[in-house]
Amino acid sequence: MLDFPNINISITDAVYLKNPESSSLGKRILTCSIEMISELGIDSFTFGKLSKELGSPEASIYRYFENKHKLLLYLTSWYYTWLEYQVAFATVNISDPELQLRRAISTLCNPTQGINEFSHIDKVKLHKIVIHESAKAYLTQSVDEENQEGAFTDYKHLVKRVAALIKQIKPEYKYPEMLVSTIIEGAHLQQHFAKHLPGLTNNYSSEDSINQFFTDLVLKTTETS
Amino acid sequence: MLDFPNINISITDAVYLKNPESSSLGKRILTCSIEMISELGIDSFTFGKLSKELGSPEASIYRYFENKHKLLLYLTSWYYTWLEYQVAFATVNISDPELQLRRAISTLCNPTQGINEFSHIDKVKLHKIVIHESAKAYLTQSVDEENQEGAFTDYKHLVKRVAALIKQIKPEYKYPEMLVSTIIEGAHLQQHFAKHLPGLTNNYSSEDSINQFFTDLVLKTTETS
DNA sequence: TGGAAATGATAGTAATACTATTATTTTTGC
DNA sequence: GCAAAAATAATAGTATTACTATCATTTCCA
Repeated sequence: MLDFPNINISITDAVYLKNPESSSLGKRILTCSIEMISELGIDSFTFGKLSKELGSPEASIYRYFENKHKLLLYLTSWYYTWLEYQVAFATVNISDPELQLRRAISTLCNPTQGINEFSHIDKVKLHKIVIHESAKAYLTQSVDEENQEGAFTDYKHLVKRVAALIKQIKPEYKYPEMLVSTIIEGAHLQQHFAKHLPGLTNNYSSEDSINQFFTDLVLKTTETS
Repeated sequence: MLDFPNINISITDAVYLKNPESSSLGKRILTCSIEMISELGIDSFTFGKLSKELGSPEASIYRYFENKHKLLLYLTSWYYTWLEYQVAFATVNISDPELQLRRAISTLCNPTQGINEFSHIDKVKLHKIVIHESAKAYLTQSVDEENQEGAFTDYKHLVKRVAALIKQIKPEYKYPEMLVSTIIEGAHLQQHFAKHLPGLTNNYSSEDSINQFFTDLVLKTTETS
């Protein structure tokens, strides 16, 4: 899968005060917070610790992000925008709708496969953050307000794109978006369970179990007999 | 669906310092925290606020639970134990394996249907807490430690019970536990999305969409052609 | 080279998540 | 009915967090 280091992803301004991509401190905040959150988890991560690591005062970070929750929203939005590109590249120029869908699911389950491009955003670490923390982006009291401001637009785009592939195969299917959000969140969940709560899943080592599971699930559900 | 007010649910001692069911303050802590967390969400809920509501000092609460995360683990464990009973009652004395599975899925999707029994644990409010907060019970840095202490045993039991119903129908299926945890978490997720992020799901009013979606998904996946 | 934008330096506040200690009340076994 | 034990209350204190405010300095670029 290809990366384009020169194409930069821009995120809805609903989640930041000042665009972190617009300055050098902003970019360092992104790089460093991805590093730290992937290590510490979002709960132990604080702007105080980040400021120490950056050697910049805490107040400077607050000029970019209202709080650490908004930073998490930024990072997950960035991830979903990037993931939509990955899905787009994986499915373009393929004529068989079922193969398109297979490739889309495979991308959702293993998004960082073959990624070795360097930029200030480390995709592998960001993926780790998304697995462990992204549910906390929408499981809050402020979800309605933030949704109204557009904080989840990028996630919705991704869901719509994959749902369109399902509708192509089975136009009468009633739950395409529900199925797609189940796959995306389910893939994160099962990766977490495989590592930490194996009793809740079925992990057959070295195989790509999660991809197989969801591919089977979706193809049987969308089968037109 | 029946309730047995006299049968009380006991939870692994991994999640509490002192059993809250063993004293009157303990029970009031449960009742009151369920009320407050379902209103405020776990993030805004604090032991300080709870202590004010109870009219008891904060230090007294700490004698029962190490911190609010352990209280959340207690509540989710309680819920999953209770839910396993609901599944057991819904499937007992039914000979058709497919109907057993249908009933189990229906229970997972609509667990509080027909519940109107009163006790110090409000199941409807607890269910609301589980939808919004249960993912935070295992999405932490401490998950391995807590798992080793037994904090997720009750959840695993529930998953194993429903997985057994799937194995009954399709013994060669490779992912029964994965499928069950996908349903349980997916049902919570879709209820949250239906209410707050409808663009990520398909909500057809008044119908039991989520139950239909998962029933269809599971039956097609476990179909033996 | 002057003015705007970005960053730094410093300080301060309210709330949170605890811990510790000692006093009082309630329960329970005998 | 009483003594010991268990439960609860009262009070106090600390480190950390999540901010906000203000003013000084540096960097950039037109």
